[in-house]
Amino acid sequence: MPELPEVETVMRGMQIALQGRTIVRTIIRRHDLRWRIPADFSQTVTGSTLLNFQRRGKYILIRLSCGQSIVLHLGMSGRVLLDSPETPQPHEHVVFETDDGKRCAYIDPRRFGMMDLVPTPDEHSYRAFVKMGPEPLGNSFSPQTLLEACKGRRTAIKPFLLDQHVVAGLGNIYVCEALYRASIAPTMPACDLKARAAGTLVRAIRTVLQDAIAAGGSSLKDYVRPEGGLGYFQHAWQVYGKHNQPCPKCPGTPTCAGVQHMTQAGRTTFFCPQHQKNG
DNA sequence: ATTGTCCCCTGCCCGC
DNA sequence: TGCGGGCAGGGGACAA
Repeated sequence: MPELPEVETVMRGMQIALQGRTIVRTIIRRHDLRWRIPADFSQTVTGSTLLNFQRRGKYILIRLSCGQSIVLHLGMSGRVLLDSPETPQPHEHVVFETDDGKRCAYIDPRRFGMMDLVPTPDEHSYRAFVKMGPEPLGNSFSPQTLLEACKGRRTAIKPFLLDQHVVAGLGNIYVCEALYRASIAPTMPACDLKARAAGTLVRAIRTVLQDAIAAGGSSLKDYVRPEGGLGYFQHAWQVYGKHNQPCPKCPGTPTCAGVQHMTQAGRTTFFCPQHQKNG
């Protein structure tokens, strides 16, 4: 579920419902997520007020009045459910009960997600953030910085963009969509990116992410937004999951065989070979 | 240093 | 209808 737009949607939902609230009780049903939740997690956060929320890449940071920040990553299947019912949901590993009598649940069938603590002043030195690339919607991500990152990198541009050290928050869906929109072949070596194409690519990444955020993210399978509604950006996908369907940019082009797929670095890439070219 | 492979875990969908 | 295989939004640990 969670690439940047989904994480942003989850963060905003939590912010609206939880900012200023105090945690009165914390239930941890399983500590063994991607990494173990710290043993003192419950004791540390209970009694704290949730001061503010921020997203960094695919992580959510929750600043607490006790001086610690919760670091939350949704992995592949993590969900946050606000107004969670009394009856435990399947795979509901953590529940925060707040002073307004509501319950906020973390649900994660595959347990690839994580929940950790870091002292708020030390957030910037948290392992995951130290070498993380720029925010794609921020000023520090530009054609120039992207070209700089591409220098000497022979790996294909698609797996390259999945590397969180290059740019933060992109995942398999939005990389496929951005490369398609920019008409760049996923197999093109990163170091072959030209200035003009870098500009197009940066614009494509920004617009696809912004459009997805505006749509509340993409809903796959049982993913719902924290407040229970569905994101609907999956209806705007042009290539992801569209194997053998017509390429929207090549209507009636006889040479266009439609959307193809292949595997790169163990992940499926969807693309239109007719439309997406090197350089 | 860069790059590719494997693995963590559960659920779902497909083909037989 | 039932079962096994493959695949899924991520990313870290290794090996080459």
